[in-house]
Amino acid sequence: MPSALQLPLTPAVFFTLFALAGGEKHGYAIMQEARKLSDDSFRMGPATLYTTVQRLLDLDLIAETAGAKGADSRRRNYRLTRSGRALLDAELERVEALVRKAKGMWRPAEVRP
Amino acid sequence: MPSALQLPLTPAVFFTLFALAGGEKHGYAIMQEARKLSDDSFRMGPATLYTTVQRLLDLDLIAETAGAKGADSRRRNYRLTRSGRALLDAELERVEALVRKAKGMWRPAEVRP
DNA sequence: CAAGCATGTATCAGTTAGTGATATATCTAT
DNA sequence: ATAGATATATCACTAACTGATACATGCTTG
Repeated sequence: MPSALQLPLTPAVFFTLFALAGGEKHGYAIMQEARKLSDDSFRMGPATLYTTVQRLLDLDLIAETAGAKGADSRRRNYRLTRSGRALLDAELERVEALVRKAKGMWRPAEVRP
Repeated sequence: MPSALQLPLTPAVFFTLFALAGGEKHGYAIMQEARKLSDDSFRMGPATLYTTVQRLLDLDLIAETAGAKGADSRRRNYRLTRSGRALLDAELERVEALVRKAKGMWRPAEVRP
């Protein structure tokens, strides 16, 4: 298996994992969900999406599933693996800590004379 | 002036701005502060730092200052500009919103049966 | 003061990840 | 059956980061 990803995650990786945190999805749905989760500010094209998905599969951060019955036969469905979820959680904690640090740094300073 | 940066910021840009939010600094000090702010997880080498600084200068997100008296004459000091500060704030708000969204998504689900 | 190490800026060649464009297949609705 | 949306795939290109290295200046100490 290729070497593990390190934090911070790239936007494409982050939003792919984040999109799948809401439940298993196929590629095209990941694109749409990523866009929605970012309030329409991050748009992933097919090239970025599919190369990212391939990389995450290789790293065992996501896995392909059987897919829902009756679904579009073209679809390939993906879900987060345990380590994919752990990586996403770690990234969220990382940015949360940064936000906290930032607030501690200059909110008080703004109030002071 | 070159076209503006868009969110999300790259780690190098983010930590450079973040480091300068704590007060004006010279290049080498930005490297050290970035490392410290990231709890030693993000390390910026000279190549990344100086190309990033140059880019941010071109974009008017940081500016060179006179520098403190008596300081090492090699040093070139930088500070955040108003728009640099605004960009950093925007990025912090963006990630804060994502963290909030993530918590709303699956903290409740984990509690439920 | 001179030797040696730390500080500080600079640049190069190489890699990685992301991008816009395009191709192609399949589905849905009429 | 045709049209348009859905869905996956791949190409050539670019932007940004990286490791390595170079080199000048400053600081300390014998």
